[in-house]
This record gives sequence, structure tokens and C-alpha cells, in this order.
Amino acid sequence: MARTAGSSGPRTEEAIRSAGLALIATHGYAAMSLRQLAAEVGIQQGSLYNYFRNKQEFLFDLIRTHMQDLHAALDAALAPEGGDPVERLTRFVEFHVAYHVERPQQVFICYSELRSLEPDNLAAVVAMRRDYERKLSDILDAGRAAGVFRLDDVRMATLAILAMLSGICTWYKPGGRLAKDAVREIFLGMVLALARGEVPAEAVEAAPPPALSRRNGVARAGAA
Amino acid sequence: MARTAGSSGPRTEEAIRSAGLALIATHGYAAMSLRQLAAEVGIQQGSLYNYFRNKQEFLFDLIRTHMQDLHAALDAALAPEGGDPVERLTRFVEFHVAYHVERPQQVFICYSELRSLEPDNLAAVVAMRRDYERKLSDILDAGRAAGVFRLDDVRMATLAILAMLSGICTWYKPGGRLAKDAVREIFLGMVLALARGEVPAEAVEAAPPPALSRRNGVARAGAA
DNA sequence: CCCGGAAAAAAACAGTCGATCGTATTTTGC
DNA sequence: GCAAAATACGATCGACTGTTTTTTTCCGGG
Repeated sequence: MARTAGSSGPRTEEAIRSAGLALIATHGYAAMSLRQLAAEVGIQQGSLYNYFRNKQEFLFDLIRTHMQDLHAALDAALAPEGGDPVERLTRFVEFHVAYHVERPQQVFICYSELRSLEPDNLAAVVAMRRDYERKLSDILDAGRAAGVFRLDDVRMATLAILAMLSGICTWYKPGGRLAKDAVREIFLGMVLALARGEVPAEAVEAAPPPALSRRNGVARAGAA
Repeated sequence: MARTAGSSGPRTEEAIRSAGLALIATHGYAAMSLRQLAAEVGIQQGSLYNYFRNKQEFLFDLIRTHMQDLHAALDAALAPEGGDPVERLTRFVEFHVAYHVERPQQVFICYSELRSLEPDNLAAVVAMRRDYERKLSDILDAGRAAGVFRLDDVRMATLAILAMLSGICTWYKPGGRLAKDAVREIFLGMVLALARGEVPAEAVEAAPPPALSRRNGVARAGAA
């Protein structure tokens, strides 16, 4: 036998990428064998080499493509240049959460498999990530300058917010207790609270806060 | 040749654990070969089997030991049962950050190599993690009941805080821009701000909803 | 209808993997 | 100083790894 009836290059390529994402997310890059991947796609292992030059290139391509998509999508979400820092942070968080919640596997790989990238490939991905982080840092900087955010250290806040948001894709499963929108709004509330930072580090010893009114729901988000 | 002059069981065991931690943290469990590990320790790879029955048992033992240490240390840090929720949360955060900052590699493995554990071992570790999370959740619950914390969803806040704090060990390096104490206090401030949650409703409404639909309320009702 | 290139099979390659085993030597307890 | 236990070597196993090459078949455009 040789070429299978009904075979199509683009279709096979998509199947390989899809199966590869799932396998790497589940077992990790090193633990995924090309024989496993080929079996999942329904082809022989040697045939994979019609679609990439080696295993490392396959991983890098998956990650690079995803990072590019992420950047493009973020730019689109932040496209209206205007807006005060609170609004821009809101857009950032809502975008980031929505994007992660819809692609838990893909995003997870980009954080967990950096160790599996060879030096040059790693450098390229890290640079893209720095750009992404910078976009958040810029918003936080602007907010601090405008006096709406109180942050002791913008760099740390950037890392904290991204870690907290990206953590979502380690536990979120469709059909869970909370819908995507609910997750998004709850995390938005927490990020905004963090950014407004009513409690600077020095105030740790201070007395408990004043009385507060009871609310339910994060953002009643009314259409008003 | 056979037994090496000056060889000592306990000493070798410690060297294996130490080298294993470093190798797994750097390259991952699947990517670490026992020949690599043995070379690092300075013995032949067959000799490793005097110290564990197989590779999986070695990984599990590393993780289980660290989880047990973590629990014991946390219990000690929270030992004085009293204290208001703010004080207890402060103790929790300061402990957690200090512990992570001092053992970045070890702690990192416990988060990143869960996928490499066989089902039974994974279940044991997940149970320990649940216990750890519960201790934070209890503090947040108490704080919400007392009215000092405003949190829409304690479970999500627990995950958010842990993700944010545990993220530290992915970037913290001794000798960096900030000292351990500085990192600890900055993150404490952010967590307290997040927990006290001054914000959401007004902030969200303040930002005019430009692109995305921010409509519909937050929670789709508990719905199992 | 037919042909060139695309797509996959099939077989093989040289290494490496985790794991086992018998053996030799050293350490330790008495 | 001696026997028993501990420790490590060194060779080896079969299975599996990523990758290459050759061959066969199918698809699409003329």
C-alpha cells in the first residue's frame, strides 16, 4: 500500500496539529512519541515528516503560531487607542480570560513547554511574551501615573496578574460550575481590586477596613 | 570493580534526590534519563535501583515528601489559632511566598509534573493539594463572613491567589532586582487588596462597553 | 485519458530508554 | 578481625525513540 484513498495534505496537517496539541497538553512534549501522534491521526509515523522537518520544529511551530494569534487578537481587542486606564485594563482582562478559557490546551502548552524549546526557538518565544507583558505593564503604568491604580511595583503586578489569569486554563473545564462569562467577570473584579490596591504593604498592621455594604454579584454589569 | 571506597547510602540518596530535583525542574521528568541522573551523582545508572524501585516511584517520592513538608510548615505558620482573617491571610501569604522563594525548583515540580504521575500517585498528591487550598479557602470564608473581605467567589479567589503566588517560583531568581522580603511584602499588598476588593461594580460600569458584549450578569446560578 | 507531483506506506536505521542481574568490594556491627 | 549487610559496577535485555529512504498509490490539471 501507499497513498491512502481520500488523503489530502491540508486536512492531514490540521489533524496533526490538533492531535499534537492534545497529546502535548496531556502528556507533555517529551512524553509524546511520534508514533503516538501518527496513530492518533491515522497515518504511519514516517509520513509525519511530510509536514515538519523534526519534532522540535513541530513544537516550535505550534507555539509560535499561537503566540502570533494571541498578539493579533489582543491588538484587536485594544484597538480603540483611547480610554482611561481602568477601561483599558478591563479590556485587557476580559480579552485575556476569554482567550484562555476558549483554548485551555493551546495556552497551557505555551507556558509549560518553554523548557522543551531549543535555545534559539526559546528566545523567539520569550521575546513575544515580553511584548505581551509589556502591553499590560503600559496600562498599569498609565493607571499609576493617572492616580487610579496604586501599585508598589508595576513589574510584579504584571507578573501577578498574568499568573493569576493564566492559571485559569489549568483548572477551567467547559460545563463546570461557572460559565465563561462568570469566570471572566469574577476575575475582572479581582484584578481591578488588585490594581486599585487600597491596602499598601505598610498598612498591614492597620485596623480592619470600614463598614461595607453588601453586594452580590461582581458586576451587575447592567446595560444601564 | 564493585563497591566504591567511601561510599555511603544516606549520602548517595541525598545526592540523588538533590540532582533529581534540579534535573526534573530544568528538563522535566520525561526528559530526564536515569543515565543523566546517575552521571550527575557520579554513579552508574544501575546503582540507582538501590534507592528506588523505578523512575515513577522516585518522582512520586520527591513530590510527596515536599507536599508533606509544605503542609507541616504551613501548619506551623498558622499554629496560633487566633487572629482575625486579615491577620491569618497575612500569615498565609507571607508563609507561602517565603516558602516558594526559598525552594523555587522543588515547588515548581509539584505543579508542573502532576501530569507525569500515574493515576494512584496523582490522586494522592491532588488530595494533599486540596487540603492546602482548603486552608486558604477557610480563611477567605471567615473573612467574608466577618465582612472584611469582599469576594464574589471564594473558590475562584483561592485559585487566583494561589496561582499568583505560586507563579513567583517561575521567575524568581536569587540576586534579582528585589530581595525576598520585598517580594513577600509586595505580593502581600496585592493579595490583601484583592481580598478587600473595593471595586468592581462602579469600575465596570464606568467603562463604556465598546466592542465586546459585557451584558448578561455574572453568575449563571450555581448550577451544579 | 494520462502524467507529474503529492501523500502515504513500509521497512530499516542507529541510538537511547528503563530495568535486571550476577558479581565484586566496602562498610558496619559484633 | 570476621561475617553479614550494604553498595556499586558493568554488562545486558528488549522495547522504544526520532529520523531517513525507498516504494507504491492516489489526486488534480492538462
